[in-house]
Amino acid sequence: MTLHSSRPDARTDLLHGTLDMLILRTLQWGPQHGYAIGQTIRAQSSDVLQVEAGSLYPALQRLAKKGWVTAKWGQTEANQRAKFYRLAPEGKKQLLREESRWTELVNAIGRVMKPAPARGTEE
Amino acid sequence: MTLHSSRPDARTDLLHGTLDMLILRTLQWGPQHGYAIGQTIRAQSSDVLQVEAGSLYPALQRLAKKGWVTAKWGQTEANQRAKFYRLAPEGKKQLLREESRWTELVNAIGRVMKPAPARGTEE
DNA sequence: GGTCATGATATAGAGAGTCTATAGCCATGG
DNA sequence: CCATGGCTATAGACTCTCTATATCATGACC
Repeated sequence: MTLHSSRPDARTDLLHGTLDMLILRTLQWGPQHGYAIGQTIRAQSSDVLQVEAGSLYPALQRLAKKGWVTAKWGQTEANQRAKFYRLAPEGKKQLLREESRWTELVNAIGRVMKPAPARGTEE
Repeated sequence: MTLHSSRPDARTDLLHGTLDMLILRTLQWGPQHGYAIGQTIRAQSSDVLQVEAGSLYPALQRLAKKGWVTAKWGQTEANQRAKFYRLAPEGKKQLLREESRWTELVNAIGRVMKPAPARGTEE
């Protein structure tokens, strides 16, 4: 997914695996079709996180294959066919796992990044 | 790198690119050889982050190739030869970029993960 | 009525970064 | 002298994302 930061040098392919967590979390709000999931993630992140279609759909199939979400064809409000995904019980558990893993990771990285250099601020 | 959490289901390959930032940050404390960098990251993260040798050395070569670190053979305290890495000026800039990118990312993900579900806490 | 933007899904192929596994060298201690 | 641990290195597999491309439907516009 793309990081749309202030500067345009934002490298792609930032996460690896975190997309799953984001999708699962988004589905916690209720069933949604793929395209809408991408929009939701983008909106919730204030346009910072933009999931490409080529990442999104494979990810959804991955999640379905693992039994974390279930899929069903339906109609959108605009009367177009779309595949609706629903968070499965197994997916709920997975989400909890990924959330704690993410927190743990952020904390660990924070510990490495944070400590003030011992010999002054420079170098 | 491996996340050594409480539970052992910790998936590998968690970051992708974040290792560079960690290495660069570690070198801010002063020049170190590869093996020691891995030890430092592990120690600073309270044993949570464990960088595998097969990730560490290719990463160091990558960073050297990009001019973010410079390498020089030397002797360890235990009198063994080792390659010492030093943070280059370009690497310092890169570190700043990666730090702000990381913060931005963590914040964006936080926004997606955080909001309380609108219709009750469940489902 | 045709065309175009947009919504919506999908796949192939490339690329990047990490992992596992393996290999080697050197130093020190038993 | 052999084992252990410090130290570096690479090949190959794997996973996830990306770019590019394709398809089909709907509604708007001319």
